[in-house]
Amino acid sequence: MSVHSEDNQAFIDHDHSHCIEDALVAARAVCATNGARFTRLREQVLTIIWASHQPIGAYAILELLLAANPGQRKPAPPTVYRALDFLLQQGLVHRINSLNAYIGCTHPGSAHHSQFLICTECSTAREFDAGLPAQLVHEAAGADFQIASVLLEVTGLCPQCATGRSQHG
Amino acid sequence: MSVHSEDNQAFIDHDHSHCIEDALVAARAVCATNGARFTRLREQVLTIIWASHQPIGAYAILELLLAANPGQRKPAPPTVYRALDFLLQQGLVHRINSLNAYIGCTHPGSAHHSQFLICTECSTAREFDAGLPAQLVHEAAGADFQIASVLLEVTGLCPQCATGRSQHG
DNA sequence: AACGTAACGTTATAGTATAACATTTTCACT
DNA sequence: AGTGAAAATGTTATACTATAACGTTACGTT
Repeated sequence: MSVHSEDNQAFIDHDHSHCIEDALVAARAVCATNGARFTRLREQVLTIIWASHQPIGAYAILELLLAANPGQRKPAPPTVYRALDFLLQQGLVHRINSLNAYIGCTHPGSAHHSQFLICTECSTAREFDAGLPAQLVHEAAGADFQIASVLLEVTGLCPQCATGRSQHG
Repeated sequence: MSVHSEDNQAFIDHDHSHCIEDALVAARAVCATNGARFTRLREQVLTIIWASHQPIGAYAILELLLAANPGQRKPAPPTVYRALDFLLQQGLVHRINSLNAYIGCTHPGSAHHSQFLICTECSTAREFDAGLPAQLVHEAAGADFQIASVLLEVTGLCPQCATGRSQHG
């Protein structure tokens, strides 16, 4: 498995190396603000996640981590999950529940909920921030429900895959 | 583990046996309409799900299924998952991704998306139907994204658990 | 009854996540 | 620099969730 899937549309329309760098800069800032330690391992995991630029599973992260650290320490699943827990807590990554996978947050630092458009064809996940649906707030209020977090996962076809599909018939 | 958790708030404010019966009646109607076979196994699984009246895991369903069929056939995980897949396809149950659990749909037959208020304290999941958030539709349209399904899982505190918590300090 | 298909049983295994404990690293304080 | 407490990571084992693959049974049609 490769970190880079150059056939993925996400890579076509931007300079991807910037994403990783920007994410690391933002992560250092967030952790500094929160008094949290952005260790080498956590940085490695976040880098792997951003390099993938797609939802990536914990075990895939583990493989890449092992490949990146030949001969040295041998991380096992708990190591990865602990790093992921940390990154989730700091708001640096999101978990895509529909895919059992993780993806870098596009605007860390600002409190927001997890909202994604997920392509069933190419598995690209595009984060968006639409605020809390008014109707949802209304429902919750009517039910006396205290909202702690919101997860909105929309699956369907991204423009590229929709186009490809209609071309092929 | 018991099918009935009488301490669960969901049981307090209604006659629960009606839920199961109503769900079975609705399920038969839906399957008849769709030309699908509502077999004994599928009925048993749906009954177990409704009897739980909470999100329930596949393996918990399996245990209850084994308990209900002493000595006869011995369902294994695939049997349960196949029944669940069927019920999901017919729109008779929903999967709560946040919990890896399944729950009966409160208004089967009418096309709708999966939207739940999930209590982190008592795991009760309350389905609601708020329609598609206008902002989401707008975002999807702007991104040329073709929506296939929407999953909205809101976690927080239900009224009962919020009350209990504030009473205890 | 014979056939084809759908449903279910059965065995094995893949994939995701965490418990529990040992070791190392880090940081504050001397 | 040395020390001790706490945090982070390493390590082993295992729990939990889900599916692949194949055999058998049940069902409806002819």
